[in-house]
Amino acid sequence: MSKSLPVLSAVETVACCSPLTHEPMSQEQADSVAPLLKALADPVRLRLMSLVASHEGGEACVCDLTGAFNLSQPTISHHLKVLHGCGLLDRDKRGVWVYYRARTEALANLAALIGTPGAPAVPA
Amino acid sequence: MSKSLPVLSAVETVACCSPLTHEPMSQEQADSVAPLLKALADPVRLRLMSLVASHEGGEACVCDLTGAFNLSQPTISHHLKVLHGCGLLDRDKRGVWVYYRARTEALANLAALIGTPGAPAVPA
DNA sequence: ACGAGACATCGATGGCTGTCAACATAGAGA
DNA sequence: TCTCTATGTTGACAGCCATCGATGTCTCGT
Repeated sequence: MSKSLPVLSAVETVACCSPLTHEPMSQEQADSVAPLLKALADPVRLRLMSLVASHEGGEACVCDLTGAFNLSQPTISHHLKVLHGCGLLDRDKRGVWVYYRARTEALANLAALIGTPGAPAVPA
Repeated sequence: MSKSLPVLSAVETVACCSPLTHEPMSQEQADSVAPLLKALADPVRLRLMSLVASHEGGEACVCDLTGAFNLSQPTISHHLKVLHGCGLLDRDKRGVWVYYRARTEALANLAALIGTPGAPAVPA
């Protein structure tokens, strides 16, 4: 019922952007990128992304994740929903369990936008 | 007053981290990275970073920045303070004007941690 | 059909944060 | 010195958000 999911999630809008050090970012661009960064700008969600991405098979079910935090299950569920909502995590329900998978290309796009790709941290 | 200078800003702590897709992030790691992302997770600050980084000479004074937003000067000053506070912007006062410069190596480190664009995920 | 387990949703709450107006500070010039 | 301009600081307020307990939904065994 009225589950109007956005055809273009925040993740896709980032893919076409040039790095922020290259040219001034438009307001619309910033408005679409900021939610992605905001989703990652939380220690719990950062660790969740890392746990899922580095988990065996590239995916992890909620029961694998809740144990790593001193947080209630609803809280973990909330954070996963945020990450899934902005396109950083894929969701797959299999039986009783729900498996989450990191969208590494989304992370790569975001990284490319933040840091100029190919530019080393230490200049010669 | 009581301007306790941070010996190690949030930026430096990121430089040594392996990408989040490679291995599970520790809580301390996440706690040190999250503030950096949080600083960038605002449309205004994103555009500020982009404006400064892409500005002629790699630096921009506040008067160059305030015009780009429909925000009061104290608000811009506040955002610049946030970006400077976490080590993403360098500050240089010359006469009446204050020039900000983007720390591109900090951005590169952050990008490498998020997505390692074009970098092999498996070390030797 | 019934109970148990896995996960999501809801409503409430305390803390954080983006914004502004007002004021403070500091340098340049008259 | 006095004034103007550029920038930072303060205090206040409204909106957002991370977290929890309680509850709902779905699926699998028995």
